Amino acid sequence: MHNPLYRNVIARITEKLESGEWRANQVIPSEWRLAEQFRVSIGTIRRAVDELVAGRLLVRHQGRGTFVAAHTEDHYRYHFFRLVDAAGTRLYPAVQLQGFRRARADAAEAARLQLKRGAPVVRIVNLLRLEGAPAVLDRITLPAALFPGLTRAMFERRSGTIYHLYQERFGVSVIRAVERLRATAAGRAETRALGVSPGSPLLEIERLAYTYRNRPVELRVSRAHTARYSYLSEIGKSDT
Amino acid sequence: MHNPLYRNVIARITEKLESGEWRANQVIPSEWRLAEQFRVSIGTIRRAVDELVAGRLLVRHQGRGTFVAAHTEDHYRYHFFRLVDAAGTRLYPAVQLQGFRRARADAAEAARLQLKRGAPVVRIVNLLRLEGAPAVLDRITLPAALFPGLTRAMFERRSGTIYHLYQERFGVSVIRAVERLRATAAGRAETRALGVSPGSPLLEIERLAYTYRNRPVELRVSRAHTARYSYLSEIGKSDT
DNA sequence: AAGTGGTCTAGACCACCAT
DNA sequence: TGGTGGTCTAGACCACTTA
Repeated sequence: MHNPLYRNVIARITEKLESGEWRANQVIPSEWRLAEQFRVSIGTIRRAVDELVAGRLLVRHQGRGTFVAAHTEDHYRYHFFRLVDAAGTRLYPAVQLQGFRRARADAAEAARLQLKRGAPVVRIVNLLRLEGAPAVLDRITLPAALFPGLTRAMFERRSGTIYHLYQERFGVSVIRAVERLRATAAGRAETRALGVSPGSPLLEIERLAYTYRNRPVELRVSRAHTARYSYLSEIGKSDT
Repeated sequence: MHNPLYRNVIARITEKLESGEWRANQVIPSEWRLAEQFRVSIGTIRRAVDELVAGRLLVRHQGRGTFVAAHTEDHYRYHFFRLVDAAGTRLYPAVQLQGFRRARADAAEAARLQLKRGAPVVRIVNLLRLEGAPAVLDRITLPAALFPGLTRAMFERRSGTIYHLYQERFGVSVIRAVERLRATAAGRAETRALGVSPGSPLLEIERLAYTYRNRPVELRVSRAHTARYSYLSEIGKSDT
């Protein structure tokens, strides 16, 4: 009723993205064509696309067209990784697979991933190096249903980010994440993997990553050694 | 040269905010009047105001007008405080002043606040309670030049947030902040103030708060006990 | 040169708020 | 009832890319 037209357009475009009719890195129809197709004015199309661009679902390139955002793009690489060095420059980690197991969701995983307890999941452990040195230990839990045929080799022979892998091989586009941070003490696993002394303080980052329609697709608990690096959080800027 | 008109409008509106010609909580002229005054179309005014609203400098109220954002507003209370409980609900702290001293900027303070080393500053220590229990120890450094006549009593008899105090008494509007998070071990001060055992892990949040034109106005180092609370960070959402 | 997104305008109508 | 912001339209012109 009081739904503005541009919301409707946003919903219809989102459907095309979700269904895979428009795929990552592809051009979508020009604004002129969209206006014709959706029977609205170009201004309304622009309003809708503006919001989708702000939400990082689409990317505009003047003179070329509007594209479906992909995890191959540079700005996306750093979008979900927030550790910086003392000077504040963003870093990107080298990932090393340490564990890959199929299991059944425990209570915490089930609650966060909106699964039934005991639902099949995949648990992955990654060691992240920054500037060569071990810095972060990641424990990832994925709903197996969303990643059929996922194998250890896919992680080992991966090129690009992990989210790029999700997108390319399984059509799962991570578009949003919520992270909760707290301080913890290093346990046995972290002591060994990160080379820190037992009980030394680590930054714990619990991330829930979402795809379209607020569907959770990944739970990730990272423990980071923050002697030389810190987690950057900006408040009140439109974006990066 | 290639500067779009609406950028110009943004700059001119920002000047009015910065100079104090338009004050917090006041209505600004209607879009119609602004268009007339700035000699541009209403569409261009809307484009400019859209961005300023997105950046939280202005607030629109349909039927009433457009207002200068103030730290009295509810959404602003939580904008700069990101600790949540286990259920994810945002909390607001009770602040208790523990220290107030005038001093000279050390090297780190000077660098971050863009002051000369030895410039006069005010150092404030606050204890923050969440749900009655001590949870965070804040160490704040302010450039004395920006806060003339600041007294201990102003902090003690404060109503509203600290940023509201800056805005009301000194015309300093905090509009943006950059935070760096790491894990540290509790020192003597934290052990006493927060009631934790020495060496236990704490979340350290180093915040630099900015006003217009990217001028830093506050350095704050918080140490938080995150057994029951965590720091919430959202990636890829327009805003709260 | 043709096609795309980016800016700017002018005007109509609606929803909401104060009075 | 009059004024405000919110939505939608139609069209002009500019800037950039590709061929």
